Amino acid sequence: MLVEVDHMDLNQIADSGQCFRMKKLDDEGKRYKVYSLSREVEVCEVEKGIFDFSCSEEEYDRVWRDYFDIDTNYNYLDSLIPKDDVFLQASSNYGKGMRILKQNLWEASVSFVISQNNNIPRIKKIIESLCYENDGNFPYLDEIGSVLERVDIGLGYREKYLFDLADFFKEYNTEDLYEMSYVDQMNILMKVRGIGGKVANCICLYGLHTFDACPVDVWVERLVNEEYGGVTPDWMYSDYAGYYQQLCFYYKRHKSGVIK
DNA sequence: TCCCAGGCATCTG
DNA sequence: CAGATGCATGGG
Repeated sequence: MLVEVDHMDLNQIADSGQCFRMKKLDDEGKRYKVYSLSREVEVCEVEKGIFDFSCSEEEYDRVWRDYFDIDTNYNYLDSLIPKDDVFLQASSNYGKGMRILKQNLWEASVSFVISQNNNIPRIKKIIESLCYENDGNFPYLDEIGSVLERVDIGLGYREKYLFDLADFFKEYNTEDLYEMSYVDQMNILMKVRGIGGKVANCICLYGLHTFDACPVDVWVERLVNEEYGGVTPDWMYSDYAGYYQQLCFYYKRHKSGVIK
């Protein structure tokens, strides 16, 4: 299934800390295996801007087109960046293939509860064990409890939060969240023990695709201090704050040499 | 050995 | 209300 996609760099998406289950299949990073809940697909950039999805057209239209947010024009979002915002301009130039994936809400919620006070390589490792211990698939809501009770995958104090998260998903019709405003989504999510402001913002942005949600972690805090003199930049209040945050987060981390 | 990581809950003043 | 502290774990 060949698709022409503008503004999509698989390496950038995979290394941007928004998802933890993209597996690089070659040295160059043109081929990835991408997992979402119990689905998987291989994506290969066969030539610049042309991607081969290892699935039927029907499955592409129903699942992966949405997952990769193909119908959002990221060039347009880039064009809205103020010319005088030097750092965001540089970030957007550096991350010219960034996209915000529309991940499964349950998977994103579990992943970002695990992410708290943790580092990205170890988050990936924990999620990998979680899937490994569940016959290779990301555990569904009704499966996660038995996995956690059977084996210790190094979650530490976060483990109890996952039980609370599962209870929340069982008791609350989380589909309703999609219809709500950003503020209402945050208020509901943050009632769950183990979900604070940062994790709630990640769930909003990566699980609900709420673009005005802007996760602020130590890296974003750092770049506000070092690149904006400690003054919160205007883009954080914009309708696309989450996307701009992703560009800055990616650029700042790569520039500081944390990646490779 | 200490410090840090896509933080949060809880306690203290 | 803001600010400090403990928390599990593993890598540098």
